[in-house]
Amino acid sequence: MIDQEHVIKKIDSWVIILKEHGYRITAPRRVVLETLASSEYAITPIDIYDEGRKKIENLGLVTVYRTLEKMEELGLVLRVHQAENCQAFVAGVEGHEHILICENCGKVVYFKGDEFDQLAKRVAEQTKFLIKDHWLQYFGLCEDCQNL
Amino acid sequence: MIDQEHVIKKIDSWVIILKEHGYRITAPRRVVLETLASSEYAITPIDIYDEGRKKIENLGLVTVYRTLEKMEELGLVLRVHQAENCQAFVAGVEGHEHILICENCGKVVYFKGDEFDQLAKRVAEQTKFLIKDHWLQYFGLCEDCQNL
DNA sequence: ATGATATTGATAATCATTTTCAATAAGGAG
DNA sequence: CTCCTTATTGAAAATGATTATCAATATCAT
Repeated sequence: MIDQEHVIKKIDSWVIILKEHGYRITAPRRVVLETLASSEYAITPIDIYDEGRKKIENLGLVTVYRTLEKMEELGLVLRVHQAENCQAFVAGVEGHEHILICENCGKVVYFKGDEFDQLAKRVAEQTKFLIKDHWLQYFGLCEDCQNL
Repeated sequence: MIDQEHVIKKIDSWVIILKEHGYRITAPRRVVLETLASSEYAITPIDIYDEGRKKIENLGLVTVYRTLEKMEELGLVLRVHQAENCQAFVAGVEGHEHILICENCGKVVYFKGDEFDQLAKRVAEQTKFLIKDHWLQYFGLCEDCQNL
């Protein structure tokens, strides 16, 4: 679990951004935010739904999807791509960072990798592409999962 | 379209590898190989199915999935991940692990990026993860799609 | 040519995601 | 605080992609 103060701060910042974009803050929506903010693992819509139902028993899965959709649009969450599973999300981190994900437990860690600009430049020159975005993900085993 | 000789070479090499692993080369399977080998764009199972039906009218979609599954397993095709779509495939290229994809037309180009080893090392040290794999994709517009 | 068996495609089942829609609730205006 | 517009909700149904089942067929080693 992540430290409580950090979670609250993250939720508050999300609420502000959502309101700024004209979205209303409802109880179900808040539950989705809470679930996402307090997980350091990549979680799927169903995970959020199951977790959220502990707080709001008739929470709709549709609401989870809709909230995720808006959050992704605003860059508040990041979609995590894995070989078999591309519908898991983690809370986004400010600035464009890259992620490292544990293949076993799904734990996600962020890191910076500024040395990409020069690579992008080289690739753009060679291919004549206009490069607009990039994704970098490392896969491995976190400290805990190495010792199983 | 890719030059014909190259396509044939690619198919032949795939056939050899599939046979080496005990898989039989059937007409439907060959159609899947042909479709994949002659596309320089990332294509989905349905794309392959539609294209393949021009050659074998009762080709089953299931066969496409099963063939792709085996090919992915053997590293002959690469799954291309995009924001909305993670089920497109391209023919894999030996040694070139990174791809650049056109957001507009889906054209895929490969490139090398050996400078990753040192980054991986640094990230592994900082996070205590055992890094097993990495995945890098650039997104942009290919030369043709820039001029539309 | 033969036979063991991998592969096939039609069909049905499953699973994730999206749409529809009437009921509800958020939050700005007064 | 109350009202009212309108975004949001959840149930249910629709859709779309992927997987499982199974009898018929085709591959390829012998």
